[in-house]
Amino acid sequence: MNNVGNLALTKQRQAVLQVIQDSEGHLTANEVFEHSRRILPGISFATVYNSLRYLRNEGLIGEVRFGMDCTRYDRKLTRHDHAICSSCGSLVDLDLPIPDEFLKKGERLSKFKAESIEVVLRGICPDCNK
Amino acid sequence: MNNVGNLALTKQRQAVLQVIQDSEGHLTANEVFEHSRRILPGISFATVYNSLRYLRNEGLIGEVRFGMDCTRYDRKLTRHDHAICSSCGSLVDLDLPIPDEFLKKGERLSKFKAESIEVVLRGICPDCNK
DNA sequence: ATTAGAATTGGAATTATTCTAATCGCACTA
DNA sequence: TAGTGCGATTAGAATAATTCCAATTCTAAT
Repeated sequence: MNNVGNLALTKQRQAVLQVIQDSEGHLTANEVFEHSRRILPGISFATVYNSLRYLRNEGLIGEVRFGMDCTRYDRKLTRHDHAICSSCGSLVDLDLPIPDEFLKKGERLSKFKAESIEVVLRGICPDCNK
Repeated sequence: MNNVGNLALTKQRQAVLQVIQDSEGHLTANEVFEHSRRILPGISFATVYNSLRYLRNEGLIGEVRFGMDCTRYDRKLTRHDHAICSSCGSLVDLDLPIPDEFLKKGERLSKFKAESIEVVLRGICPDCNK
């Protein structure tokens, strides 16, 4: 094992970290697995997931996930935003008026033709906050 | 079958729609399945998924999903936003400066203690847009 | 060196979602 | 109105994404 600071960087975790740091863009867990195998052929999928969670918790890599583990369905049809509790996972609606220039700015910076824009606030819900 | 307008509302789809419309909040597919079974005991999980997709495409129900089918990992650690292409699913970074009052407003409306805030722009990416 | 306890690994299991062969039901014909 | 062709719909089976947990490995104290 290779301790840097107080970090437990096993060779599996080093391999996964190297894959992320050498990558451009946004790899899926599957892609990380495929690349990690080239560095460490025996590594398992589960270890890649364990390592990704560890590295994310240590703040060494970023994750795009929005805190949800599955799709949710809703009778509400109008555009609205959401707040997700990092502690209990609850998802609540939030109506933030989006200034039109905000959407315009997003279009300009991304070069996308925008269909919709949504804000996700992550934090601690009133229940979990005592 | 029961056609309303040009909608093919089979009894399965009617059951799923009724479940969503009678619900408060944000049901998972699994919860929709459990509730639908009370109305139509023989309905299968796959049919619930098919119906949810149909009803979403027809604009009869809302979906919270952010267009991603799995978690993605990233070397970038600083706060940033994302644009997701509705056509090809590509995910690109977007740096929108979030005014501090925007976060404050989110906190006030949701009653959450905010940890972070992220904007998701959904639209058509330059490649898919010819 | 030995061992107890903690941390890590990875095969197996679980959960979420999609695929597709079989079935259903409407429109048309005789 | 009975038969038939065909697109739409259903749902069992398969796949994909993620987590669980028993076995193993590592660390530190003796």
